[in-house]
Amino acid sequence: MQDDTRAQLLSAAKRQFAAKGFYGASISAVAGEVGLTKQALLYHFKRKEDLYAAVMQDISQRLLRFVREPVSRSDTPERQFENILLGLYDASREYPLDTQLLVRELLDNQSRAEKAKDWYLRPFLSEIVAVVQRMKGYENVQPPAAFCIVYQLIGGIQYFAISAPTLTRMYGAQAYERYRDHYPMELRNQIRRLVDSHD
Amino acid sequence: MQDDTRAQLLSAAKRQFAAKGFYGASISAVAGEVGLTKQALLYHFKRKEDLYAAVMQDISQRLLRFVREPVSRSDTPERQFENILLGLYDASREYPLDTQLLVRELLDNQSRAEKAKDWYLRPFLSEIVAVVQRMKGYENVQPPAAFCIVYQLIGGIQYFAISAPTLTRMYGAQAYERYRDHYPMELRNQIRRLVDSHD
DNA sequence: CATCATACTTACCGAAAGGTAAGTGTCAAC
DNA sequence: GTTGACACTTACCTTTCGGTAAGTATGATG
Repeated sequence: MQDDTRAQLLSAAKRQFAAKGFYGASISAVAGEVGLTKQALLYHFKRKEDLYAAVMQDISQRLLRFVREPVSRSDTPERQFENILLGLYDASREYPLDTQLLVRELLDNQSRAEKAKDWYLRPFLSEIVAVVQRMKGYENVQPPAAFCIVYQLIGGIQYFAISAPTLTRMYGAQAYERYRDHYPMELRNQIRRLVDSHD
Repeated sequence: MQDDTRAQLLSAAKRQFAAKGFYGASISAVAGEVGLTKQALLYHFKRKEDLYAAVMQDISQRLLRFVREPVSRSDTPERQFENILLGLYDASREYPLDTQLLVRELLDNQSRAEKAKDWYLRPFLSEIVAVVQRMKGYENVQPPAAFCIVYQLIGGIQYFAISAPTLTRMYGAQAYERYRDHYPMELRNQIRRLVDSHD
């Protein structure tokens, strides 16, 4: 029944972790955000790590859906590739907290380390690399090459996404919005140059 | 005279901030790393924020050098552009902590906010965008377009750099090294496609 | 009506955080 | 030989952290 409370806690935790990172976020602040005490949270998630893991679990699941949906919807690998990446950009705008957390995970997991069991983005990457390797002219490309191509593009997208607050303050809201709206066009150009260059 | 102690503290602080972020790092750990007490650190930097700011100051200066050096060394804007970005990749490998901190800054500054005076990467970006706008076929490109092109590439580079530990654990050290060594080739391809596409 | 799990609360704990205040030793200048 | 800046240390403060223990209101089940 109280899946509801749990969901609220997860949502608040995502905000806190995204904004301040694992160390900067406090479980009492998370609990307070939904009108509960810290111990109520500890009832649902025994340790702070558990809460964090649950949040990341959530994210990785949605992430995977964002790859699989364009794959099933598009016909050619080339269109799949383009749609995955443009979809990823849309996703990063729709769920900015998820993107922030994914990037934080890249930075933090080396010091919090050890657990390291669950690789949130491994299946995500594998599927996109597989799509590239089905593209015309890329069938025989070496795995490192396919990987680098994919990673460079994904990286650029996520980097741009997490830069939103900084860019807004750096250039002003209006200028940033122009950049943000122009970005997918430039991204598409880049993808198409890549697709076309092997014909 | 004790610029030496100060430098040691800055170096230790960079490691701590890069590994654990602003909140996760503790000033006593930083001081301990160079064999001093927390209060010795507080003598040199009155507040934790001051220490952090000094570290970022350090980084932004080196960052700027990494743009200006290729600009002065190369002849055409096209070569400048390529050399800046490939140089940035080398820099991200030579000074991984700097890259980690820059990305952390993107994530953290929205919650630590407020100070926000010093924009570490604004001049850095401006100079690269200016280079793009001198490239053949890009003279009349709109600022948003030039900005997006630059940002996408820089973002991809830095994202790949901060992914090193994660990718190493995900695919193993050997596989990661193959990716890492292959990366600049793929980056160069991408840059050249971009440069050539406007001829 | 008693039982018992669920979903919390209040009370409390030790550790560690950032930071202030007040020394202490060294050494150059007068 | 005293002064005083410099580069620290020891002592201490308050706040907050994650986490444990024990109690309490609620509501379904026997």
